[in-house]
Amino acid sequence: MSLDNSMDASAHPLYERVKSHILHQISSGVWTPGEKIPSESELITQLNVSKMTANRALRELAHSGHLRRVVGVGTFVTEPKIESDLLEIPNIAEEIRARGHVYSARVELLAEERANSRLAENLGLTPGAKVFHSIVIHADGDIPIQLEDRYINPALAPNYLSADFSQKTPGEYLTELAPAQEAEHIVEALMPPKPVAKLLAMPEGEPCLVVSRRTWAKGIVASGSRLYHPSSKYRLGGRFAPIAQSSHGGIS
Amino acid sequence: MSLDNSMDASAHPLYERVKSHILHQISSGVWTPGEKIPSESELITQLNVSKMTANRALRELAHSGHLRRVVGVGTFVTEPKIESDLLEIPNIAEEIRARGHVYSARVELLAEERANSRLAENLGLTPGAKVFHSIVIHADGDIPIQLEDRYINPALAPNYLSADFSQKTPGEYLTELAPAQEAEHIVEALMPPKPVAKLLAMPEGEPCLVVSRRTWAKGIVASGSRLYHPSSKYRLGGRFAPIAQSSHGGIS
DNA sequence: GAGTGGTCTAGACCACGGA
DNA sequence: CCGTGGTCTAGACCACTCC
Repeated sequence: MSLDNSMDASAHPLYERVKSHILHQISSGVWTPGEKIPSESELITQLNVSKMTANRALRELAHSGHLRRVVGVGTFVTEPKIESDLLEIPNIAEEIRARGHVYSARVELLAEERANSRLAENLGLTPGAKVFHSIVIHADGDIPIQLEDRYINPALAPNYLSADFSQKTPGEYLTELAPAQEAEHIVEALMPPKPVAKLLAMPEGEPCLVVSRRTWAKGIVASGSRLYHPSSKYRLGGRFAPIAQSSHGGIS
Repeated sequence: MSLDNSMDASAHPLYERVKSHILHQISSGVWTPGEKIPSESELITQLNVSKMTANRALRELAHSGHLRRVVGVGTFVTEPKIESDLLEIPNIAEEIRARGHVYSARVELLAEERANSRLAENLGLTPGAKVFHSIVIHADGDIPIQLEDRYINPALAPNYLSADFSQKTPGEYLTELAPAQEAEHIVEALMPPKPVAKLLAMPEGEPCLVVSRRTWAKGIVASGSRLYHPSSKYRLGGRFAPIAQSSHGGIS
């Protein structure tokens, strides 16, 4: 066997092609979660690479959470977990597709409204000002993962109401219009309001992980949204290095 | 020059000792942010290691954000970032005191235990290995804000059991022992187990915001902890600039 | 003991950037 | 041109697990 060089040939480093090969075997279902994959020495002969190259590919995939390695035993495909990176602004559609699952969206609401005083304050508008309001259910196959309740500043997305959110998420739509300069996140655990629980098909008594977010573009508030996730189906995660000399950033 | 083997000698891999050496040069101010550090070849002769070993140490420090490498130019110490606000889970004691309230702690448990298989996997130990276990309730006055359920790798904090956690938190204690190189956070919403709810004086049916954290020092897992917060009394928040070069990171 | 991952070396070639 | 980082190899030794 040899690695797919396609046409671009060795544009990518060899260890990256090894990683791609392994990820492809996983996403195409050849190697399933929990299963033991070929050992280093097997990959070395199968792919005709050196031990250091194979090892680097496997090590990096283990670090990124795709594989799990156990000395003296073998290398295994990790059980998939829906988990996003706290460092990045999460894109729920990408996350689901990255798991090799089918992303689907259902638009529950897409309308123009008038801002009440509380909303106006959040978005930096005056009470009674025109705002766009969307509610979209993001699902992994048939399983709802996120209810996105979003208000938009019309100044930054005048044609928002005529967008098609069945394939492109509101976040992706806005990303193309204006890159965000800044974002604010608040994360909390809440019992969902009844209508939210119903739309997310949640059993009685299950809490939600709620991310409230505001983004700024061109110096003004572009969008304020509230993302409800069933606690059993979603969690936030991040891995990062502490700041070097900071008074924080110890083991803590 | 040679690397600090201290007493534990080559218990740690060589590339980890190279990393520690570099981090120490930075934290002690020998190499300052923005400054160019010795090149690979210089480090190779100075520390008497092979190119691959030096390269791995430098590559991993670049990946973790401590260094920045530019081909044909050199390797530089990174300027401290501001964007990690959300990512530093705040020190609960500092946070309470910053509000002008009275911080208090109650140690519920401080003991040596044997790791079961799940815990051993999380900490990178073998099942049955010795671990330290602490449970501390952090309170704002009389109001419990956080239950900290923490397991420690004894290799990195041999005297953990004789520490006094009534004034100094376990996190602060560990921070002084060994600087963490990396941390992982997972945030989720959970209904608290009965004993946790009781210790936090939570009413029936209130969810918890749960932060699970692992930290790495010297290349091994230093500590794994689970922080339970009553949803009505705590939430995570932060404001930051999206990551520049990421393919993600828009308004979203 | 055989197989596994984990590390390490000595040397090699390459693409790039600056003088 | 030379120094930089980036990759790659062939082979080596080790600690570990499972039989």
